[in-house]
Amino acid sequence: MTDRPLSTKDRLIRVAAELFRTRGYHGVGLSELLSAAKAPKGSLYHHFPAGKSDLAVAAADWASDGMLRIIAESFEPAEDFRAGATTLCYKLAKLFDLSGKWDGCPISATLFEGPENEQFLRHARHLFEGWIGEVAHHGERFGYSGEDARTQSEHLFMLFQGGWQLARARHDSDVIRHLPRHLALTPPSTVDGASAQV
Amino acid sequence: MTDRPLSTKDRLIRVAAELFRTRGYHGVGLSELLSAAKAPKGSLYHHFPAGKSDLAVAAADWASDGMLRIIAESFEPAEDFRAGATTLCYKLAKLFDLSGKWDGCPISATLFEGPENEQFLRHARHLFEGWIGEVAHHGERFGYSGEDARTQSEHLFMLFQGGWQLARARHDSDVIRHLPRHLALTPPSTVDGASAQV
DNA sequence: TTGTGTCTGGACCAATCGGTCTAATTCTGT
DNA sequence: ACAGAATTAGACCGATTGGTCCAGACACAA
Repeated sequence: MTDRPLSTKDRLIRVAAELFRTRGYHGVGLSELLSAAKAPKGSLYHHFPAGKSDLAVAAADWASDGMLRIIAESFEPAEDFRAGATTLCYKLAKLFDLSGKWDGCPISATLFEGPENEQFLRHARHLFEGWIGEVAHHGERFGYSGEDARTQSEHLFMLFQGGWQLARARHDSDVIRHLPRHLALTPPSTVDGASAQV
Repeated sequence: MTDRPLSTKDRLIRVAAELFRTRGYHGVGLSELLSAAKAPKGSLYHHFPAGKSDLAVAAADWASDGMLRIIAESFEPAEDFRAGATTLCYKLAKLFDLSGKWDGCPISATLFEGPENEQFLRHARHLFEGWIGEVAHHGERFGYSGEDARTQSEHLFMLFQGGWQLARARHDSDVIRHLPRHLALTPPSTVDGASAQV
């Protein structure tokens, strides 16, 4: 919320994250990016020696960190896994609305079309696994076995990615909000249960 | 399979579909596209007066038709909805493997970043709803109520879109193959049942 | 054969692309 | 105040972008 004194580097990252998210890596030119960030070309190549691709990775990392934060904020105070997932979906739906019901997944849009993309793809995978791992961690915290937690987490991930695209095509975030309906309701089938600690 | 005598227009559409699918609308230049299709620039603008964007729409339509065909081929001979969905996922996983475990959804990649994209987005939505409608149709055929069929179909759509992205990041089509595990197993809860006709 | 419309081939265009480079400026610590 | 580093400013570059345009190669009908 306090946005005033933001370093040029941070401004570049934020602007890049937003632009790439809406129009994709190749869809954004440096000139547009720089003018949106009110930064000259020299700054870009000072902070990101490899230029556009460096910046894209940084932007994706920043976006990914934001997502991890939202996941944590959703699951930590939750009563059970389903409640956490529901909160998460609501938060993300709201975010989608705020962005103008227009954006795609920042990771896919930014990294799935990198120059000759093997590195980009690897990095995208790394970030995705981070999200899945974070959700799975909370799944275990709520009593799911490691394997079950991972299954649930991957399911939620795919639902969300798919829902995001459908929401984008429809200009309607309700799909995202209703995602938890599709989650299997099986409660943790553990024998020992010590999970309620907030 | 019989690819020899293919009109310039069709060659353009097929090549465009493939290139856009792997690198996105903005990631493919006309020069590359034309040389891959062995067509001169004049032909492009003869068959697609609006140029790149016209071609993109045609390519997306062609890809969408292919998907509709695969959906039909998967569900028509199936014994029930789940079997159809399973077949569909296997077919698509195989297709993904054949493409080099690299491609994204042809619709998203081609139409989600159109020039100033409202029209493109609307068209993408139209095609997506076509897929969902086709699957839902088979759901009803297998005894689900209209509403349930639609829910199931949307669920499958989102799973597939999300799974596709995960598979792409992982270079591994198993995610797609295992998608049906996440489908709710509730059998059609209809009272009247006349559905076994192949 | 000639005429007519469809299609192809590619030269050409302004605009933009991502990237390099250097001079000026601003920010440090002393 | 000063030196030295960090950062900014933007002119400049060759390559490529999507698009226009027209001459010629075709097809097929009369």
